[in-house]
Amino acid sequence: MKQLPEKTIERLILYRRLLMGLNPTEKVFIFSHELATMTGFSAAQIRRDLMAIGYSGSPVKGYDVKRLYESLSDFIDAPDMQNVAIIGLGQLGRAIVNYFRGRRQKLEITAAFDKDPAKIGRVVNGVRCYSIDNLEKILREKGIDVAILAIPEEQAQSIGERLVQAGVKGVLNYAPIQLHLPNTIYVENRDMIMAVEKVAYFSRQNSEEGFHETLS
Amino acid sequence: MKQLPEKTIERLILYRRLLMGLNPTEKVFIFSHELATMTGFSAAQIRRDLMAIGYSGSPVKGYDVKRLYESLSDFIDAPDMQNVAIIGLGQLGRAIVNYFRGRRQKLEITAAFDKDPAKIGRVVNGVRCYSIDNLEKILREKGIDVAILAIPEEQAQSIGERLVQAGVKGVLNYAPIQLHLPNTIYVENRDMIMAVEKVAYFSRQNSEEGFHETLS
DNA sequence: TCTTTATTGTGATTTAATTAACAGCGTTAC
DNA sequence: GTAACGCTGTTAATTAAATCACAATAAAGA
Repeated sequence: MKQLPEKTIERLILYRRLLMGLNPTEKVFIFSHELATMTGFSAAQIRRDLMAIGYSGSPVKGYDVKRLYESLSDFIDAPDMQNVAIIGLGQLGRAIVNYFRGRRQKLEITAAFDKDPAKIGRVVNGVRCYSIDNLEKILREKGIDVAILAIPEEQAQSIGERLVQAGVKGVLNYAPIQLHLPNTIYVENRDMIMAVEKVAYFSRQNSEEGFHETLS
Repeated sequence: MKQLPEKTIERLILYRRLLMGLNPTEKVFIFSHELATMTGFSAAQIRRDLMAIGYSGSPVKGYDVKRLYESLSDFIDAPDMQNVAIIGLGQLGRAIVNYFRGRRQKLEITAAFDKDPAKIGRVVNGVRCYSIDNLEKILREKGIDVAILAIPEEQAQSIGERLVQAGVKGVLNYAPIQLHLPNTIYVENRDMIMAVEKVAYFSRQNSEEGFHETLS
């Protein structure tokens, strides 16, 4: 199958999250226009997206919620569990760990790293914390290929490079710097200040036709 | 001036952040291709973006760092201070407050809200915490029109509606639900789990030509 | 002064993403 | 049995975004 654009992936992930929130015994089928209302996208967009992953609904009944959920999961998730590391157990790191725990079948935060000796060796919010000195060793041992960076900007670039050395293939970066990593590594930047700036900017625009919700 | 697309705004905000990190005495001028290297966008893209805000550089020397910074700020920021509220002072809320403090000239978190009586009335990480019961009153008093939602999903929709009632025009939503607000309100969703899912997905794709960094 | 050089600014082009439109289908009602 | 309905799947059309390509430009050097 041809590589799908990033935006499509984002929408597919959102569809799944919305289906997760549905009670499958009382909502057995769902129409593209219902998903459209829930998401703010057009119904045509949704049909197109589902076509892209090869899922088919019934012309009259719509999409089977349970089966669609499974198709989306098959597409989005890895066949096996993917392990994730969190780098930095400050307030943000702990918030993420805490919130993430047990929310997804195929994704788990299985290691945390910090340089604070008080945290090392302990289990913080359900995740064992290791010394940043052992980063490469533990990542390889646990077969981790996704990392969340929740550390101050000064350390982000050098830690990022060490992650790549240790075989990490995707980085979710909350530090407010532009990481320079090989372009075979997928990097998603999530600077929270820039996010507020963006919202502040658009909060001042009186959009004529209204806004469409933007995702993640 | 015609309304610029969201993606352009994101890039402009990033340009400014990058310029902030430059020492203006040792880096007086900058070329579009230098910004291209720093951001991962094409030089043409950058020239187009700067054209969009009406900023002109010199064909030989490039862009004047200080003046470009000011032009970007004029464009991105409100003429006056914009006040921001944070709803929820759990780990995530405190992390955001802590990280945000004093980092921007024209944006400040000036009120926090929580329902925990232990926090109400106290100053947490430099921001005074109010009872969620007084939400509308305080927001209006302080002229707040941007809010960051950092509360559990169950409460997000109803609080979101109250924000709108109180005159908020932009919401940065960290709760993992799809807010249904009037489309005159700008909503930016930042579900952290969906972000990890996206990174995990692309970490498995062996992109042929490599990835381009994605922003916030 | 004139030439060379490396850049900007921007119309033209290409590529990507979204929307529109509708044929075909399964279900239901009669 | 068949007619009517309202949905999906998909092609075509449209719109939006990014890139290309190059004339115009200003500085520096001969």
